[in-house]
Amino acid sequence: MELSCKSEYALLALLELAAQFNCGEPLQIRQIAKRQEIPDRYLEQLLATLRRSGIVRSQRGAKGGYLLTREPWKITLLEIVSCIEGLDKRQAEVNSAPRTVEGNVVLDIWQEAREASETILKSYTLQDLADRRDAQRQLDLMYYI
Amino acid sequence: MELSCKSEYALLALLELAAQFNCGEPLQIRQIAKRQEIPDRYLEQLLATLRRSGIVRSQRGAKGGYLLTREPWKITLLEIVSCIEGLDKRQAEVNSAPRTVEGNVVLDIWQEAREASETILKSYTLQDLADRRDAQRQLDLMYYI
DNA sequence: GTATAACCCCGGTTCTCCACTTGGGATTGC
DNA sequence: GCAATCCCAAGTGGAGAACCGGGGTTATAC
Repeated sequence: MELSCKSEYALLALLELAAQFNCGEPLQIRQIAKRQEIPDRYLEQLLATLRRSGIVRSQRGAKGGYLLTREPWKITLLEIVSCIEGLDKRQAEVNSAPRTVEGNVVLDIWQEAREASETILKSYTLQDLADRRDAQRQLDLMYYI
Repeated sequence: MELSCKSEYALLALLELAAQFNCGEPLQIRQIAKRQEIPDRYLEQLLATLRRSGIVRSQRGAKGGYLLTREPWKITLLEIVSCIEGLDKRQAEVNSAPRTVEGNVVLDIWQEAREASETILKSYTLQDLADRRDAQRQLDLMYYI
């Protein structure tokens, strides 16, 4: 479960949508891309993936854009990342290989390590992320003064 | 910290060396490769990496081969994997990027998740792996009867 | 001292994936 | 109708993984 550029883009984009959540108006790809400095056509693909797994929904046409389907505190980081990173890939890998005893033992331990990091990611929501960011901004401001 | 083919090969090879540890005789690349069905020329590269970071040492010449430098219970899986996977790569990545506040916050959480899985990997030694394999073999045998 | 069995170094190849681009088509608001 | 917006599909360039091969160098056995 590594932090790829892909996942980070997705998280940053969702942070923008979280900020917009209260007003209920959709936010356009262009806007998000500009604010977070993400290549817009690439972001488009990521948002499509997020849409397919029900984390965001889209509104087509003029004045359209993207919205979160749920409140920011009901979306865990694990959900976001496993959607983007595509966890079915590994699942297939695990099932496919006819393993030796050694291989299986190794695999079990890796599974355990993976679950440990997933537990962390599951414990944070999008809201937590936004809160952390705001707290950090406050700190930065204090040091500046 | 994903389980690549590379890391698995390394672990399997080290398991063979661990079995050999007591008798103190070196084990040849060819032998290891044959037993674990690893392409020998590839394994050669991996063992070279393990040697450079002091996990194994080599004995050249006829009747040469590889040996563990330490007892199997003094080698953690984390050590093996970060040697093979090269953890300096990420470290550089972290230091290089001039990050935004959002990026830093995300990075912090990822760090936390990473540390959780590293804690697991640090808690297992090569000896533990060998013990687990043996236990599993016993189980398999019982089911067979 | 010479053959041999091993390690050592370096470069190339094939394949897959990531990050990104390009070129269209479909839908909606005005 | 037309501009703004999302939707779909394919392609590109570079990096790394998993190998393969050639040509050394070193140490042991005899």
